[in-house]
Amino acid sequence: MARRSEHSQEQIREMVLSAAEAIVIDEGVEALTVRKIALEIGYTVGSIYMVFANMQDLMMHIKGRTLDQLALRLQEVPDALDIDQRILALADAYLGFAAENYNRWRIIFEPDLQYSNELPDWYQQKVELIFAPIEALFRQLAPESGADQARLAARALWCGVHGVCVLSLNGNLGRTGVENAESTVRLLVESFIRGWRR
Amino acid sequence: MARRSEHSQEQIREMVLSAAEAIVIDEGVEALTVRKIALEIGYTVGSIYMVFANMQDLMMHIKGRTLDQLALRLQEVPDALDIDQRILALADAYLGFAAENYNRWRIIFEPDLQYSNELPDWYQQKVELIFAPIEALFRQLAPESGADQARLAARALWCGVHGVCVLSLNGNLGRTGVENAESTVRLLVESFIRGWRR
DNA sequence: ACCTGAACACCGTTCAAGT
DNA sequence: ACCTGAACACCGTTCAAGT
Repeated sequence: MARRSEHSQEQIREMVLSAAEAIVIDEGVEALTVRKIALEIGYTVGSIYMVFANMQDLMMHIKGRTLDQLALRLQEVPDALDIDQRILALADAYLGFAAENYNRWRIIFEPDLQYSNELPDWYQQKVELIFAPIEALFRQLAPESGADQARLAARALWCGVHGVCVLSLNGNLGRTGVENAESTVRLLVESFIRGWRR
Repeated sequence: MARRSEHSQEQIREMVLSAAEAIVIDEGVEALTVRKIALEIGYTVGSIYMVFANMQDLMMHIKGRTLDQLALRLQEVPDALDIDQRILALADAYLGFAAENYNRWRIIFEPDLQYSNELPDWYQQKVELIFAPIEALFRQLAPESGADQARLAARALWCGVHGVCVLSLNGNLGRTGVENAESTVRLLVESFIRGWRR
């Protein structure tokens, strides 16, 4: 192979990352192997270890990109509605992203064996960005409750929405389909908000 | 090896299953291999394929057993309380089981590639048994709403509780710890019920 | 009929060797 | 310095051969 010096390390890193992403999207994590990535980008297996420490490290960066896209999607939710409707719209957007990007979305929540004790800082920050918009809305929803209560409520509801997505989409408790998931999300969000603000 | 005919097929099946279970509990699914099971029970790898079709099949039965134990745990929740309290107690029991049996609980919800289209009947039934008690309570909670509405509400809330468990326990969004998970579950359940019954 | 264990087609990771 | 590719220590699964 006469690939030597055709690309910078930075370029190779990007090639590896996007090739890996494509495989995950099309075939699922289970289909992702170093050898397949190497074949795809025209380098050999060894070269992948020049730009990523190992497969776990690579996975972490794939997840990071997915979080970025998810954050963007949540930011697209229009401003104009009242607060209740915005929370519901955010939940719908979350479900929509999960459904449309199922193969990359689901790996975000697989327990990470390598970094289980402490996730990298840059990754933690991306996670915060997902929770931020919903927390902000809860603060607006009941300013007199205080930021702590708002944070707790946002967290509880968002975990709940996530649960609906997981169980609706992975088909492990009898497949329900997305339409059904939407109405489940709606019921959870509306009831929770009504009950929370008393 | 002079193991020939020392055990019935049924016995070997049971030996494989419980050896596999022990490995999953102690070391996690990632550590489960045919070779390790074989070593543990004193047979060779080939013999595992006499009693299970493959690893996925074996996994399915490990999951089935976990669902059985979870169902038992939920049945232990005392009767005497009022309905709100019983729903909360069920949610707490669910969280408690998940926390105490994390390694076997988490694999229940991993997408199953082999059976993704249609889960085996015996497995579906076990899943129904998990949802049954909570649905029954929701029917009692608002008999005038009808069985469909109760089913939907039970499903929405239970998915939500599940979401709190997943995100609290797998540490993928900044580890929170179980005490915190308990108060999150409480907030979700109480707010939802209050909001649902108006 | 029951069970073995070598063989097959894979993995992720490393590192001496080539340019 | 960059990159190769063979080697290592693993996988799950199969199946001819032994008892």
